[in-house]
Amino acid sequence: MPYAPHAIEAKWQEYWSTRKTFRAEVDTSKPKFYVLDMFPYPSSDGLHVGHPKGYVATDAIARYKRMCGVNVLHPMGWDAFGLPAEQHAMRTGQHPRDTTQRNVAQFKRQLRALGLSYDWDRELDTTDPGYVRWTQWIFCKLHEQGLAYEAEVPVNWCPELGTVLANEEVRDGKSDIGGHPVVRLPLKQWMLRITAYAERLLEDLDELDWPEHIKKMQRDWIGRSEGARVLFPVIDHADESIEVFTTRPDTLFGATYMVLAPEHPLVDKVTTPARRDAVKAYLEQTSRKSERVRIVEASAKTGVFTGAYATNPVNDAEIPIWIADYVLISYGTGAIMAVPGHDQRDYEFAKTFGLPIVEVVAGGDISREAFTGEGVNVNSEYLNGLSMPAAKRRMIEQLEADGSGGGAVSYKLRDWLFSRQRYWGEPFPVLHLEDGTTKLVPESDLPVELPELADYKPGSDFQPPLARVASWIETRDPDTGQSARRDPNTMPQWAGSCWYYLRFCDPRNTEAAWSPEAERYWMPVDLYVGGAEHAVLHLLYARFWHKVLYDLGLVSTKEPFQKLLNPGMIQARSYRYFVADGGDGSTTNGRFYASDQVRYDGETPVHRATGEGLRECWVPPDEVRWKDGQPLAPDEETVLEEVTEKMSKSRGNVVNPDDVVAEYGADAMRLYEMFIGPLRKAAPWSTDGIPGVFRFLQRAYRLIVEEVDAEDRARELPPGEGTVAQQRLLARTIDKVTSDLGKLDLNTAISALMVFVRDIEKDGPVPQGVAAAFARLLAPFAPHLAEELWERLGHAESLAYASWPEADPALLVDEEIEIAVQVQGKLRARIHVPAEADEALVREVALNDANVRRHVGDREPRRVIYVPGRLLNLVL
RNA sequence: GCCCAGGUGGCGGAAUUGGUAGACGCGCUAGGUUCAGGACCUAGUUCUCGCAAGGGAGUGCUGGUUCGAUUCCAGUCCUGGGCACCA
Repeated sequence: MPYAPHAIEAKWQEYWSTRKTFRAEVDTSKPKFYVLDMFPYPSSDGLHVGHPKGYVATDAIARYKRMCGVNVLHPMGWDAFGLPAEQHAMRTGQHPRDTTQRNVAQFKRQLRALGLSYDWDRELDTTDPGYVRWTQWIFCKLHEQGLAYEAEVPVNWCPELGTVLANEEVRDGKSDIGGHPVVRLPLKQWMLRITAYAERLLEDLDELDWPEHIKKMQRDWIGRSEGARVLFPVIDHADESIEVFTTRPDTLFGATYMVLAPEHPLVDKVTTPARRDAVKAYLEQTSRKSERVRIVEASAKTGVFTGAYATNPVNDAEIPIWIADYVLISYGTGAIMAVPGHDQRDYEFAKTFGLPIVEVVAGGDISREAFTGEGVNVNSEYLNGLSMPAAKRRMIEQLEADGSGGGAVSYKLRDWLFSRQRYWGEPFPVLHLEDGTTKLVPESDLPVELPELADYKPGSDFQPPLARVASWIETRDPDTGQSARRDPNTMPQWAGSCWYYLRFCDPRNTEAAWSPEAERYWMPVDLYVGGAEHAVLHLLYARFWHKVLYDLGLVSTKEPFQKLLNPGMIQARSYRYFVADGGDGSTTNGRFYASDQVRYDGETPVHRATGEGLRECWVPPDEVRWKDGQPLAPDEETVLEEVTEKMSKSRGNVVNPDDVVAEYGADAMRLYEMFIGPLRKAAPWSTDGIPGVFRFLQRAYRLIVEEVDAEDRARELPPGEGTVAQQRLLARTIDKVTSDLGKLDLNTAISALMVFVRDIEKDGPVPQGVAAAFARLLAPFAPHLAEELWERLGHAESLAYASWPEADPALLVDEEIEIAVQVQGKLRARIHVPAEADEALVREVALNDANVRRHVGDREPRRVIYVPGRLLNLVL
């Protein structure tokens, strides 16, 4: 009976599960390896083939490391708080817990079907009260350290989602999830003081083995810049100064006006009575503008004069104080000194409002534009003649001497907005007391659990649903008995994922979040694999929490994730055409348009010729009609545009791993995911490639098993190690697979295994020793078949801990080698010489080659380049 | 606009301390096997000229360095991703 993956896979999954083959225990006598996947949010859609790419890769590494005698921690769990379950609850009234549990069961079934070697005894779920307890406990630690505080801050409110969002969750004025509009408004919220760790979050990136572009994204997000802070006294307000941050203290003599952000606290104080109405009008106008509009209108500068003046501390010049929305309250001090000669934004503003522009750095033409490059200072008294770095240093010294400022560092990173107006998240373990103070819930009372709810809809006036549950909100302080209110907000989804990797070290501990012994043994995570979309969200937040825990002596490493790898997305092809948009999903004229007739006006497609609004339509890949190699739209005329992008329901191109497993088995699915291309690179899924890896598995099976009947049986393989050629092929395969595993080049490792299977029987059947080594090499990639072959070869125990084969170095050296012979840099022959041949011999053999002789003729080579063992180039 | 990554056959990809471009797989072609096959086996498959031996071109494009460039350098185009008034 031919290779039948389903029976084999079911058998070994059952075996691993009942024997707990992959259970991990602390064993200080062995080296450890902690290999972790970013745990998934269990959505109701289940897995698609994109998810397992990283999981299959880490599984191969985990299996390989175990066979190398390393103690491997390889856990999986669920990041199970989250918005979709709550939205589902709003629609159906179903408790998010029930939805979540159903989804988890689905995900787990799908993962198990792939034969991933997780230690399922360590499975965790962030919504489990036994987990929430410790998430809240860590929040308490943060609070005790003064790193959690409540503040009235301008927040990103998303009306559609009914909650606020962190800065990192907003892109282009829209929510990261769903793309809903976001508005700015002031609200009292929980904040985490991540800015206190900005410097260390930046510095410690250096020691991490992470992709450079991810480190760069974090560096850019933290956005450190060096400069100076300068105090500008406000005229007629003896006790007030405007503090600004600047990266260009060398241009201070060119500061001709100041600008406050509209939200700046001094706005009200300094505005003169005559200007009050104008200022008020401007503030109203800007507060109505959404962040998005402000970005779109970035080039058009608006502002209003306050009527007040400040003194430039370096030359006592009186300069006007303006208000403008191009200055952001959330960066630096919310106020700037404007140097229109040397800053493009200030230049545009000065031009718009007719403010003076002074050149203080020579080298540009400030009648045309701001000069932001380096040059020598002019019109700057004691800075004249200095270059930029020297002028900066000199200015900072002067400011310090005068007491009007000094060197300073500023960061773009802002404090982390940590509360959400949702139900399905961790409640804050705090009590708001009658007297207006806030205290933490005692550790012994944790976790604070969510109450049951009849209705999950968000409240009005930015109130979370929990605010409506009086029986839960209203409570008493257990210490003083005074009445107290619980906090109606919950933590963002990031909270649970900030420390799950620590809980995995000791997941069933009821006395502590983790034991120091387990943490010291398993941490740090040696290999962390997951999507690049978390570059500045999860990965920054988790590093922050980890550093706080480190400072408290609760963890032993400065950083949580030593090596990071981002698997490229698995994409899908989809096919697009356009129809006239009649709104409400209808078309107005029934015509089809191909992509070359369409241009984009912002995000809306319009017809090139008529400017008519169009709508995108998609044909699922398996419904496309092909004619003469061209994909056609349903009108059988319009040529479809092929687009490669991530899988999505709306495109109808999502592939479910269940279907692949059902048809070809888990091993073929795993193999294909790895064989499709380099792990780090995105690649389009194509069902056509799977039969190729399936055939490879069939051949591997037949190598060792005779397909005689329903049972089949192992071939009677000759004993021993086989011919020299077979031994060499095996040695080369071991060498290649081993080194590729080390580099995570799993696609080329599989290729080496394919070559082995193709060639090993060329001069006789596989000998037993060679077959046994092959089964072990196959194990990280196709573990079910590998176990089956191992068993058929007569082994009673699983090969999960069998020793990894080693290549005999002597067999890796060939007796005869091929040398490329070039004449004038062009390849003219390939010659074979003994491996130990010297240059003279190679040259002699080369010159005897007929084709080489033809090209050399009777000329004497002017120069001969010999690369030992590889190439000989004759230059005439 | 700025920053980062990447452009190699019909397709996914392999090969970079500069040294035989196209491993492996898909697809395709031919042959074998089979009652038959969308199964299996063998051979071939970058393009192009040639009966062949062999020649020419070729790693987005244009130049440069070199005996030799997919690899290094300069410029340029395209694709994907990130950031976007951060003073």
